[in-house]
Amino acid sequence: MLLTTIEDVGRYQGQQVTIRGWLYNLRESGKLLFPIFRDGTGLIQGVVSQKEHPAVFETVRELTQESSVVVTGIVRADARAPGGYELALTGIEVIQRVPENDPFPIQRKEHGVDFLLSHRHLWLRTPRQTAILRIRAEAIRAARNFMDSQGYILTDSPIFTPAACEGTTTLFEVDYFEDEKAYLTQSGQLYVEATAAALGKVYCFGPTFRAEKSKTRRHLTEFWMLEPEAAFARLDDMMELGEQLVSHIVQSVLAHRRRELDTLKRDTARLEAVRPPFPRITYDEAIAILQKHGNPTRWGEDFGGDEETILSSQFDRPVIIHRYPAAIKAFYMQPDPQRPELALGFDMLAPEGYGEIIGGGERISDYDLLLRRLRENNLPEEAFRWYLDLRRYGSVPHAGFGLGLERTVAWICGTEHIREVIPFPRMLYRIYP
RNA sequence: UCCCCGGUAGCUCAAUGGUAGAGCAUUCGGCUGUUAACCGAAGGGUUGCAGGUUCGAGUCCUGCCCGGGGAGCCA
Repeated sequence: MLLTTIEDVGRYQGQQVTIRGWLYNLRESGKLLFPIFRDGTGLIQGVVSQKEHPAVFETVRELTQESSVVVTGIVRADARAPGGYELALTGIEVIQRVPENDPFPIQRKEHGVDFLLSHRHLWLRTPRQTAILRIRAEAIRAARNFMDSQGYILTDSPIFTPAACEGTTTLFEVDYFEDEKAYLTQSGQLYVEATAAALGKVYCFGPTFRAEKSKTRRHLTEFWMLEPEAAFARLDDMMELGEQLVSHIVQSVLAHRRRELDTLKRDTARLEAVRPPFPRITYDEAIAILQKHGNPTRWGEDFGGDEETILSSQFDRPVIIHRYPAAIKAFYMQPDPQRPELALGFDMLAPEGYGEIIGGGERISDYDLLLRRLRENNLPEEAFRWYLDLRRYGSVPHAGFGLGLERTVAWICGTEHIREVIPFPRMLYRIYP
């Protein structure tokens, strides 16, 4: 018995192989059956005639969608078969047959969003979803490979934290630690600032949580973020690292997940263009572009979805916007020495309306200034004592950023909604399954 | 939290205030190259919930529940 997978079946033309998987579809034409099997690596059409294999024919005829099976057959190339190869069945073992009075809920047709999300555990089996998950995995692999290759050390940040990283957003409170409130982290950044002072160049990559009442196709309550941080790095260093990282992720997906992008019908020409350097504009220039397009945003205001769409549509690759007004950025942002009303921070906007995929910049390294900012933002000093310590013992200029994984993958995949690019999305009003 | 949209068969959707339907799925029958196969037949309904208007409500009104999109906020 030659056990193989569907993606490797082309190596075994003319040979008898065994494949383990599930029935994806069954078509019938008189005394011929055309079952399509899937095994996670792809789809393959089987064929069996009643005349040649009556017992196999009867078993296959009774099969229901998503029944689990072990099938054996002869591999042969056939242009009429989807995928180019066909399996002439010689044997079949049914592991579990889905009962016909309780059929697999996901049909090969359009479904509504609510239904699909309620059946996410089964929806994941469909070709579009498996393609997305493969691209997500490739994006993660590429991102970690790139960071490792640049000398960054993985130092993951804690999930439970004693205080807000940025103070403003709503946090999930955890009632467990005695005498002290705890929260689920909304960013690992503060902790990589500590490990950067230990190791030089570091990054963390893990889930983050935002208890915002955000109901849009760009938001999840639980999402993954990759956050590099480097001692002695400045704003320019991080803008360059960000564009190299994003380019590397996109080019790796193009190189290794072409088939999956085809499944998604993604226009890959838009992705081919994603190579350094990315356009860089200042906040001042962004305001000028917006005003030229009749947008009413005034200097000092932050950008919303409309503004991001106008700005990103000016370019064929992600655009970096830097030096925002300090007043609309986080408390820890280093002021621009040339113009102290500006912060040395940047955002990267994905093309095609997918929004902000990176936010970052230089951190305040001066103890007194940081303490003043903490107080101005009414943040609990006690919880930030360790963070202030980083400015008492060998403080250095340092910078970093956070890359939102799901927004990045949603953009690469061209999905309508971010919820499709994480196996089990957590959103406002949705925790099941 | 606010604004907009929606909820009818397992799924996707129709139905001028007047007998609740279709396609898909399921079951049965037909077809030796099917491509979301096709052809024929059958079963399948507390129209989200509670009130109200009316001779009569899926349809109109009020409240509630659930979901979607967006704003704010953010990656």
